[in-house]
Amino acid sequence: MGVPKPAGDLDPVALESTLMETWSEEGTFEATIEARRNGASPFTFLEGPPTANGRPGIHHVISRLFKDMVCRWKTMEGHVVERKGGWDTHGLPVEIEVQKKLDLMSNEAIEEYGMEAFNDKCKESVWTYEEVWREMTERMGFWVDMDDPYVTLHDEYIESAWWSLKQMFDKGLLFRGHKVLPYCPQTGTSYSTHEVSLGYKEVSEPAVYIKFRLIDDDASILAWTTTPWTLPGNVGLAIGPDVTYCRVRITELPSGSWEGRGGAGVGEELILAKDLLSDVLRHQVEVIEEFPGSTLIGKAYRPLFPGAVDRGGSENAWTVVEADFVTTTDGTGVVHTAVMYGEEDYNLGMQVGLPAQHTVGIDGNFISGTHNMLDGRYVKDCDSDIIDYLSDEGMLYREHTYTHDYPHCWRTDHPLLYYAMDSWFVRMTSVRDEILQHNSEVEWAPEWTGSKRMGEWLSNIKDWAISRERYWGTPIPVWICSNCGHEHCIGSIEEMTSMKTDDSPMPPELHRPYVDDVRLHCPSDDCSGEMVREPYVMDCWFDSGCASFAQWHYPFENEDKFAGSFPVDYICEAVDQTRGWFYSLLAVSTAVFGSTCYRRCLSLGHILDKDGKKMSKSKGNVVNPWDHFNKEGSDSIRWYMTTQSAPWSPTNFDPNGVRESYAKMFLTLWNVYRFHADYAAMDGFDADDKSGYVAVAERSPLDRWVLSKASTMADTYHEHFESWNFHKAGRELEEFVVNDLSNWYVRRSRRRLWDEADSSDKRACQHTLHEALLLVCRLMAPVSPFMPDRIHRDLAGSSVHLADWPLGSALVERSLPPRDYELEQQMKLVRALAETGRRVRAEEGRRQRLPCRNGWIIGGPDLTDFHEILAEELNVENLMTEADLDRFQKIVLEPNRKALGAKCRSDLPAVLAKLDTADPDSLLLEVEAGIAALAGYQITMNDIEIRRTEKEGYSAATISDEDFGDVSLVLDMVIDEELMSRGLARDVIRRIQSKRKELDLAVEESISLSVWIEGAEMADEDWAHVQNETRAGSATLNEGSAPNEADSFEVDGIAIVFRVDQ
RNA sequence: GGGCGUGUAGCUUAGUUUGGCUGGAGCACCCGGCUGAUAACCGGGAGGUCGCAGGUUCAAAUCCUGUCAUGCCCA
Repeated sequence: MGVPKPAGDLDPVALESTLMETWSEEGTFEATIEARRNGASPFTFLEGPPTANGRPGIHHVISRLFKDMVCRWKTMEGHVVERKGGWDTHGLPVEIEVQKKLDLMSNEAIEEYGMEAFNDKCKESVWTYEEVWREMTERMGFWVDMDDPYVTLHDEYIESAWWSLKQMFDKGLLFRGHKVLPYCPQTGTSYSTHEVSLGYKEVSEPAVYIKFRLIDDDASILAWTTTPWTLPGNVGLAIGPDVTYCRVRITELPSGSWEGRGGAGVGEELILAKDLLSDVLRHQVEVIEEFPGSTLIGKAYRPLFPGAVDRGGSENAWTVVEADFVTTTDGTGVVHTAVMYGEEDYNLGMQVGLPAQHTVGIDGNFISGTHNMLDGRYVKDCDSDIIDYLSDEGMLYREHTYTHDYPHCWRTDHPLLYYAMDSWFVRMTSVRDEILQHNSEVEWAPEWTGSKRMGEWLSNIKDWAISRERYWGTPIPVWICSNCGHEHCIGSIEEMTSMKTDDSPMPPELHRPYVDDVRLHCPSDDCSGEMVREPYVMDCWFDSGCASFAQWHYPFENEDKFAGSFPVDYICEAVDQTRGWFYSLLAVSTAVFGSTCYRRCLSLGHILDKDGKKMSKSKGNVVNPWDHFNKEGSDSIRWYMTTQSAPWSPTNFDPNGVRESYAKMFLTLWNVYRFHADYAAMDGFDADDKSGYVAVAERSPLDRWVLSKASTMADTYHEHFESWNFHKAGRELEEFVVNDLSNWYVRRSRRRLWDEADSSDKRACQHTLHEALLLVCRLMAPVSPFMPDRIHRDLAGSSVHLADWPLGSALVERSLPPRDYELEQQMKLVRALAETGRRVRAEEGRRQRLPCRNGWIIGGPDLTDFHEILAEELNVENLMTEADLDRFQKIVLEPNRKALGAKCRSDLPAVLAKLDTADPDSLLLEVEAGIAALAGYQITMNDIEIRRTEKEGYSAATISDEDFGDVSLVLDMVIDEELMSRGLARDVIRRIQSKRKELDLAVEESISLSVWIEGAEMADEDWAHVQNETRAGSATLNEGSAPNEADSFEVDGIAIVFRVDQ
């Protein structure tokens, strides 16, 4: 590489856009992959596919950042890291968007519009923001192959998904059942929890206490419900086996007025939970009996609506059964159970064998045969009639109005019905132990996401309902024979084609409605029936759960690619994916391959807004990443996100934080680079020029220090990367760049480069800067890929992303400068002393520019190497080491007023006066000898306090450090004319330099200077120094009278006037 | 309602695993210094109910219990 070019001002946006062009022109991303081919050690990554039907916000940047960071890092470690992009394109959210746009508010409306046209719109909608996503991805510097992504709507992807479902089918893991879902009969749609949460409303509805009459017993069991329309479907009563129940007898009618319908007569017996007696009953009663719920189990009662549900083979229908979910927080402690209209009801029904029959049709109306008063009517219209009926039949105890939040359809505003829908399930419960085992083998970051969040979920795993009664999605490849009921699962396009009936059309793509038209020949022996596809699509989580193999269209092609990347080494998404993609991947691969499909998983915290609220379109608090791309740039955003908090902690996004990252980290780094590049350009410095090389051992202690420090930092940085603590790594590096490299090394080295003549010291400094900058760039590159690349290219002639990780790996060499612990310790002390000096001066009111004649360091390690630096930092003319602190200190004896006051009473002032004038040293000797007396009073150690203080003319401070103990710095505070003159010269220089800068003069340009000083003399050599430092070609001092239009200032009562002319 | 996180100065946060110095930084603010050094740098200052309430302990930001707020997931 040749001589660097001058760096110029930093324009982060221009820097990054130019570099993006370079990357695209030279194919840097591909080159970083190809360059590692011969290492033959892949590190595999799987992209969690985003949905491109929404605009990306700043909160989408973070997961793409951590994906990119790890991939770039592993590339630098020598691995081949291919990154295939992906798009998630199916699912309800897509349909909802389209439905909104086309105003299709029900399934009926969609079918009227035409399923084919509707799905075309969905397919189109999926790509609405693809361009924006691609631009964001590219702009933020996420290297991923988006030209050849996997797409869940492609036939190849669907075919792989079909294949995997068939594996499950063949293993007997697929079965048909019911799932209770919030359902809107008006739109014919069941809702996800997400949609349900859109429509909660507070409503007041009738709630009823029902008397269930026991058979073989005169008593009735009381149960409570807020949904009278479910009562015809009642087939059981659930009680808590450990709850205490009472049998009560009504002794008196209620004294007050009775609200609403229902009632009970004197002598009637009721059973309900003891805790709820007073809440429920309005009559005077006597408690006849108390017993645990377990004694009720198995008792039979009379159905409320005889004939509404057919008993079938159920033995437990219309009996009391036990359930663990029964509480006594509300109701009667007895839960009315209608199997098809509540999830708990359904699960209980399946468990104890209650008949699973609908009394309500898919249209929301009662099924014919339920009751002649109800048949064919919309259930919510029947509440009052049902209550009337129960009241007339004497089965209603009482009714009341109940106010609660109930989910409503966000489109039609109708109340949703919890309704058991036909559904296909994957029997995850049967692979529970296996999936738990696979989960425990994954390296989770943070650990608790795997062990707790995911582990907890998996140990309560439920069967996975994978079918949806929707239109836009991967069609379920299950066909059922309309003749014999045989079920067949199709695992490939070829299989479908071979079984297809001749008159079914070949579907142009694997979507509805085309595949719905495909009929298959029934493969059962002796059956010539036609098979019809189950009209469902798959849960889109199943789609993305197939990504590990479906991205390669495995097993139909790319067997090698699949084999080389299964399980993948790394995935990364936000924490909400725990039960989403993290689970679906694990579920599918466990069921299909009996294996996990990822080895490491980084689960990220969310980006919230400034106030810790989540970002959402409706709140209007979504931050547009371009606001910052176009201002501070991607590097700053990425650095901010990385260093702000642990990857898994939620982060409140603070735009000011991005600015801070820019101002601190990137501006500082740029200026260090600029300082180096500008001088290197001026001097024609070429790092590769062997003749000018200075070995590290030959360089100054300052050089060796900064390199050692860089090395130490790099090791820590890497350790933090390894343990996923990227935030700690970044902070460590930032501390080095800002504090060590810029604020100390560069500041202390500035003068070394000012000298125009070539010298080995100057070259040593330039090599040191060159090496330190390259190291910093290589470490930073995975986090913020732009500026480090720009600097690396300028200094080394190649992209930083092709460079090796400086820490080395199994594949690349370690290349760090030598470490010198002792040197680091010494410099730590030097810097502490420099700071101490400034503090001492501040306390004494002695300005920094006024030099001190002498300074002494007492204690600590030998700092001879750094005396020059320290003398300059402290502005001390002679810096010496001294063994004896006593030389600068004296003792002062302070009175203990409490003790002396008690002893001397009214003579105290006299004693104090004597103490004040006494010589402390001799008095102390007398006190120690027990012979001290002042004004006639004996003085003991108890009467005085010994304090040490600096002698006249000295100021000092002591610093303590566990590495080098106590070290003191003493400054000579004497002022004389010579020092005044030097200090004055410095003040004058400073003002003139500032003026030069103000006039925008080039550094090497000379000036003509006139200075007038009143109230002090400036020594000739100091005046010469002023002229030299300010590059004054011609200069006058105190010649003539000062002009009015000149600059002036005052210091220590001395008035100075000066003129600078070009 | 349940599970898992988070809560420390006006803002962003370290420290919590394993209890122990006066709870440490950065931004912003105030005072001073320094600068051919940048949106900088250095010294000092002000700013803290460590969400709240109990408990354990010689000692609690840290451990335990409860509670509030907030986020994710489930119901």
